[in-house]
Amino acid sequence: MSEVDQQWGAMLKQARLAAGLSQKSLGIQAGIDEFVASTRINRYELGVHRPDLLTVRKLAKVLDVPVAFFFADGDDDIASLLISFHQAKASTRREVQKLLDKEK
Amino acid sequence: MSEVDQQWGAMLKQARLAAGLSQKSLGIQAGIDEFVASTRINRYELGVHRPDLLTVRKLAKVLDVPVAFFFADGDDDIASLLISFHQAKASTRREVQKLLDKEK
DNA sequence: CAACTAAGACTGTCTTAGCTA
DNA sequence: TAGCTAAGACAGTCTTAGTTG
Repeated sequence: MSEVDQQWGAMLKQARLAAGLSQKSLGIQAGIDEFVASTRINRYELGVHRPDLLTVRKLAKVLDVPVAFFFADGDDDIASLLISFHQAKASTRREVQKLLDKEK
Repeated sequence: MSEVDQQWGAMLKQARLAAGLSQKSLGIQAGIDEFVASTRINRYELGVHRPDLLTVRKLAKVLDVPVAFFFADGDDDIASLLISFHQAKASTRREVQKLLDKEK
């Protein structure tokens, strides 16, 4: 139960609450057996256990966030960047990419 | 050794080669014992084993990429977005954030 | 030197069976 | 209902000791 794991769990919790889901229903929608869904999501959010990447991908899909969002690693700018970019129109994405390419 | 793990390893390898490091030297610089550094980085890159998040953070620091980069999950746009944003000046970052906020 | 591998030791997660607000 | 927890079963990683290109 390291500090990094707790940070990861906080990101999961943040996305879950934003989606208005319970720990149990999130787990079930991610394909976890209904009898263990609550326990597993709970352990993830508190940083006690760590899900494999396939589970992370399923959680991201249910919560409609990019997988990378969970790994912003304490950087709020990167977290919001990933959410905004994920929700942005294709035209806006291209503008963002152009802006960042110009610097190089 | 799932597909997602292989994808993760490919991102690590990409960043390592971009930095011009060997598997061994990357591991050592990330604080891994010199006698096991090569083995562990090798297992990570091929998707056989998965490092804990503290190790991931150290690897990201050595390779000068955001942790989230490793978790682009097959999305090239997100991968390059994270690298470019990481290297961008503060003023450019603010422009990007403004662009993405406008849409909301 | 650089990349890679098997296998036992070791460390983690998952399921079961609960409790608490 | 929702959030949470302990502990044995189970599945993973790490170290050792190498081989291969």
